[in-house]
Amino acid sequence: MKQKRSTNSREVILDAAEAVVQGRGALGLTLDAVAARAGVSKGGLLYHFPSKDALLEAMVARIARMARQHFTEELAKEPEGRGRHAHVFLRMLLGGKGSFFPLLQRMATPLFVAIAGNPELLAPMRAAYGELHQAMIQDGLPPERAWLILSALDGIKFWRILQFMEPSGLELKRLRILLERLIDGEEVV
Amino acid sequence: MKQKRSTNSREVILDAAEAVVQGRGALGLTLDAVAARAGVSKGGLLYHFPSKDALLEAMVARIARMARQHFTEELAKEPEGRGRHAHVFLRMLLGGKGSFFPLLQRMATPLFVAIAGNPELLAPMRAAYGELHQAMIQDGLPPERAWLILSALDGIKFWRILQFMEPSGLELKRLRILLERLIDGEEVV
DNA sequence: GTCTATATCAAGATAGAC
DNA sequence: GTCTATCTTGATATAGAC
Repeated sequence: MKQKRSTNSREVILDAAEAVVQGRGALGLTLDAVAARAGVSKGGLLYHFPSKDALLEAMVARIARMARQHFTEELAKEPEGRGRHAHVFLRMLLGGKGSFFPLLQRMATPLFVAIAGNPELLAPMRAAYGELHQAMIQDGLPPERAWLILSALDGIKFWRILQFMEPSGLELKRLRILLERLIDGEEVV
Repeated sequence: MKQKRSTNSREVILDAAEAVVQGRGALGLTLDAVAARAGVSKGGLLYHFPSKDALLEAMVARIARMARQHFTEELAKEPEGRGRHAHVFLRMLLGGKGSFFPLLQRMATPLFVAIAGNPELLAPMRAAYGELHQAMIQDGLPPERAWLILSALDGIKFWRILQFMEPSGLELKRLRILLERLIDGEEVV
């Protein structure tokens, strides 16, 4: 909201930065590459983002904002009741027609670059996660189950980001059912 | 086993590389820094590892080997029975006196650097994980539970690596009990 | 087997024109 | 607000002496 006219250029540059990072990997995210992709000169880029760190920060911030908005929208569709937040989060990551996966892939590598360069850029995300855990507990979920849901879904998220493991569709479906039982069930043997 | 005498120098350099990466972060892992820390010249370093990529590969390989050895040793202590591999893996990551955490921290950042630069370096780890999942299933664990255990423990592992979230000791203890029930229990409500 | 010296290159950043 | 030109730095890598 700080900018008025220049917002457009900023968005164009951020789009370009995401495209670069997705195409060339974390190490390929250079000011030169971003400027070329955005169709501006390096000087022009540095007018909008005075340093690479500033660019990274803006990338993380924009992605975090989008993820939050997506979550809020999904939450509005979810009926009241125990495990509400957990169900939404579960659907976002394992849901069939979940439109979240493209967003996830967009956020992946920038986050890694951010981590490598300046871990403090993660602070906003950390805060959001803390809030989510709290909300899950206030939904009526026992804390350790909330941690289990969060950690399992984050594990799968990281696997995808790193292209490390990818359970089959059937296995994911069964895992989802298991997690849903953990959210809704009263007792675990 | 390829080297005889020079093994020692290689180990010294790898130790130095780990120290550098731990002290200065992923971006601080430079040949200059490693050489200085190891007490050799850059030329000397490049004699043993002809490129930075070669150095990274050796770092990942050594860490993977250590983790594997640790797991094997722990497995030997574990009594036969259902969920054997799962219990060992659980203890490695959440166990009280688990000596695995220092090892985990040692492997964290190098892995990230490797991922950023050349994701293919992860291949050996991917293979090891696939084997672990198979072993868990052959232990008698339903596949979706095996995935749940693996993903949850990996999620927590990543949280730690990224210093993203850290549940309290009590919460971890309860989570561990919950996971143990999932390993041993017959049914989940 | 290890060192010094140096080549090469690309990146982030600045200054000032337009 | 954007561009060109340039500076500075630091990184990978090579060649050849010891």
